[in-house]
Amino acid sequence: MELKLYDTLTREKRVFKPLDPANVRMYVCGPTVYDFAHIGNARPVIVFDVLFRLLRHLYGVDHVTYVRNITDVDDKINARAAEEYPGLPLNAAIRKVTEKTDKQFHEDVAALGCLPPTVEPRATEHIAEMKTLIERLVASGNAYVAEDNVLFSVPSMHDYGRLSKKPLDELIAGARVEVAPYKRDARDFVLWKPSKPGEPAWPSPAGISAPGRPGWHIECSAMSWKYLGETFDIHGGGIDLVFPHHEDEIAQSRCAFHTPVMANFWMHNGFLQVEGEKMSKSAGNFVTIRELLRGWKGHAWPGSAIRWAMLQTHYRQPIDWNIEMISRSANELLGLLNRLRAGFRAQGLVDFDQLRNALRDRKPSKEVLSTLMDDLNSPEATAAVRAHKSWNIEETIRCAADLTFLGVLKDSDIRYFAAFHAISSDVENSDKMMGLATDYQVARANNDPLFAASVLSQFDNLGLKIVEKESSLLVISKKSDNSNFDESVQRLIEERAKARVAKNWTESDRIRDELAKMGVVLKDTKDGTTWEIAR
RNA sequence: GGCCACGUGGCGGAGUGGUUACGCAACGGUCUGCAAAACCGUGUACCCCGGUUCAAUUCCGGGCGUGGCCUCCA
Repeated sequence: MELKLYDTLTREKRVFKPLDPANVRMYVCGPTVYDFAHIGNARPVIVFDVLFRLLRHLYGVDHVTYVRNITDVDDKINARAAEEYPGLPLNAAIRKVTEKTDKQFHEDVAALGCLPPTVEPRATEHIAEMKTLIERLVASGNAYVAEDNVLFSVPSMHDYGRLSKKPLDELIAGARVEVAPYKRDARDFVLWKPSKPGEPAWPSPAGISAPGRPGWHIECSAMSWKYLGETFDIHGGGIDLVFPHHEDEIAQSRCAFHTPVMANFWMHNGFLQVEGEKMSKSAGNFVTIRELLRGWKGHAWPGSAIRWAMLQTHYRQPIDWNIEMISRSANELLGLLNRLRAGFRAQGLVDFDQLRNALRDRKPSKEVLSTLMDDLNSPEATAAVRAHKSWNIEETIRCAADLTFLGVLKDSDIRYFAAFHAISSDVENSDKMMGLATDYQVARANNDPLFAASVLSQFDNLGLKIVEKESSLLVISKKSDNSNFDESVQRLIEERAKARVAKNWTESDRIRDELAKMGVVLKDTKDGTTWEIAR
């Protein structure tokens, strides 16, 4: 079975052969850190995390290098820094903004089940490499200095435009860019530009005396070079980066190194819209990962459900993100997890650690693998996860192992996502309490201690507490209440059983309703009544 | 205007030149005092018009529609 990947450059699916199987190398354009990452940013992170996991499986964990950069020099960062920390010198303010945003980003994508890349280089720490590239390009005649800028000369590269399939001469026709007068050609792009007073600045290359800062595209050429070499295996990113960003990266790297290709495979994920429109703050449909994790449209959503939802669509297809998509996925995943738990329970495995041990070191099924080998066909992979003849223990473990391989199930999800929550009968306003309990459950599933703490303090203000019991049960009760929840549920069930024997249906239904208010759902089976917590 | 995607059942969404995707929802059945849960089952989908073919949702051409890029953008 061979891995096939679609290459944007050649517009075909090809068999993937790494340059060096002992070190498979992938570069993905990461975020610009000035604000919370949005759900569109999450897509490439998830898509290439799936690929990263697949490559690690195929070539070995220690034989894959995944580089995802962090852009920390940018006009938007500068603007945000000045706005948020007006009292600080700009550079200090910028550091505050980038550090904070960087941390948020890592928390968010961890909740989405993404592994950390091998290297996460920051642009500002690779200025030297950028300057080296710029010097080379100037020396080779592919770049020139004009009014303290260094510009890449697009006409100096005869096959510029191949990735985006843009004929060179048509590039100008549609251009709406205001052309700087010092450009030799309207298509030339900036490698280095002078810094304005107060902006981050470094000594300039190419004999320019004024301090300056790098253009956007040169970062990725420099950092991929440093960590992956002049030519590497896979370069990924969102489809909107094809032009001009990736086109310009190719131009820079190939001309600097005189290589025929920069990366052997160019992979691009499709665009994500929200409720049928391009996401933008002005359209009012802007949704951040953080919002989803802490409360979007009235619910906090588990990161695993967000990931599961994304995997339903092939990475090259567009996604229209909306409430149905996420709620449907959360619902299905909850069902799957409940079945997993039931499957384990049927084997007498009720404890979380037992469950985790059963999953440890399990390989993904070959059905799931083979779907992913076909250009990451994750929708087929999700179908393979669901395929089972029965929920026997073997199928159950396979399903859980596949979900784990896909990055959907984390330890915290297994422990909390399908956690049941229930409330003592003397707690009022049970609907609101159930909502809060769900928030707490999601906070724990997402490994979000801050959010969990904020929910706890809300309970505290209401004179309530939440008790985590074994077998994934969260019980809300009054702080003063020391009674045993399980016992009181059991007592009510027994009372109901008596009423049923007496065919007193009114009384038995009343008790059932009372339990329902507590979040307890009864299941009458041949072997007697069991109970579960309502979803 | 140029370049590029996409258009599948109620919804989401794979795939295929002739055979069940899958999930959610819905409906029917088994079970049940009634439910719930569980299990079993049901739906005769492929934008329009031509062409190629024994056969097209699947290939080709045209049309219509939606979206992306051409400007910072995942």
